[in-house]
Amino acid sequence: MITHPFVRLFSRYLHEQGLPSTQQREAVASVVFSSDEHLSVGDIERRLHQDEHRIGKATIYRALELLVRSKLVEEHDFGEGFKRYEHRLSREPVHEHLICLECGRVIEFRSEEVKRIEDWVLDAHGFAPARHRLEIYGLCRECRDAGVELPERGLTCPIEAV
Amino acid sequence: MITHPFVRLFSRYLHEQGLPSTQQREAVASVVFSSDEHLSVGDIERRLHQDEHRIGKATIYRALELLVRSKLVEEHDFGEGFKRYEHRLSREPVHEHLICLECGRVIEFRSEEVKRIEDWVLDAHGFAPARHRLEIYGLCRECRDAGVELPERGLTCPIEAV
DNA sequence: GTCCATGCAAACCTTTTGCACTATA
DNA sequence: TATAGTGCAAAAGGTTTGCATGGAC
Repeated sequence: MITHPFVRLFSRYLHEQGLPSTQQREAVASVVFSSDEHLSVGDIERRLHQDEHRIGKATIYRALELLVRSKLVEEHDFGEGFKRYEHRLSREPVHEHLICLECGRVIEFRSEEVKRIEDWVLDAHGFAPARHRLEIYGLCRECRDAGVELPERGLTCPIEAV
Repeated sequence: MITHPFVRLFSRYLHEQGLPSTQQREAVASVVFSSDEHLSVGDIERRLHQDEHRIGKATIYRALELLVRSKLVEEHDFGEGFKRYEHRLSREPVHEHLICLECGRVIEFRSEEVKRIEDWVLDAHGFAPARHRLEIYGLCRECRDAGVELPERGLTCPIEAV
């Protein structure tokens, strides 16, 4: 396995914090930096084992905690019951997610509107935004083209009319 | 305990689906409809027991699943490791959340910008939005006034400058 | 009377923690 | 060599499931 060049950024962060940069931490970082997907811990573990790294799950979790703290990696929860991780290098640092309810595909997009909302929120509520999460769930073009439709099982009488 | 009037909406939904409306289901619904907070399953269980309802956790989970399916209740995950539930009656049907990282307070707000983003997403990506989640995490006015500041522990060299 | 729901406990899954051992600096 | 990390297994915490019993219609 080839160590990803960005791993040295992480090593630098660790040294700044007075923490040792270990083989395991670098291996986890390399896997995350080498993918543009949103990886689960299971995904990461699988890739490490493929590359002949014998590494404990606990160590992966501990390395991810440091990666997130360094701000080189972002943690996501798309409501699947587990977390996903994506690195923040060579891509838009701030972006939002479209998540297809049919195929699970994740599409990233950027929007200045959110910045505008954050400004408004500070103004109107005195609330100082630190970070946000905008996820839109729906059907991607491919699934729509394939004729997929979303089931609708709510109360037949719309709430608004009550 | 007084059963909340909106519970009959839920009963109606259950009958529409050919499902029985039981005491337990109505009790869970009543608790959720009687609060404007974002309740955890623990919160709900506690309130039921206060009101002399002996009801199993599994039943609460199963009732909540039906409430969510009926669209009378919305499920949220604010990244605490468990879900929260809020009803959708007598409040803005679509609203976003501000979550204070210090005190956990949740503030609701409405924004038309999100609708605009959804329109754009369909246009630009062919992605048909079904629902969304916009959460802004930061510091509420009260915590800011109390002098709270958020710790910043990322890499000192900004990524953008690498 | 037929289904379906309930309650309890066990199972499940992801994530966290304790501890003896090992590697880093 | 001192300090901190690793691996394993056990624990934790929220949520789901199996099954015998009980309630709704």
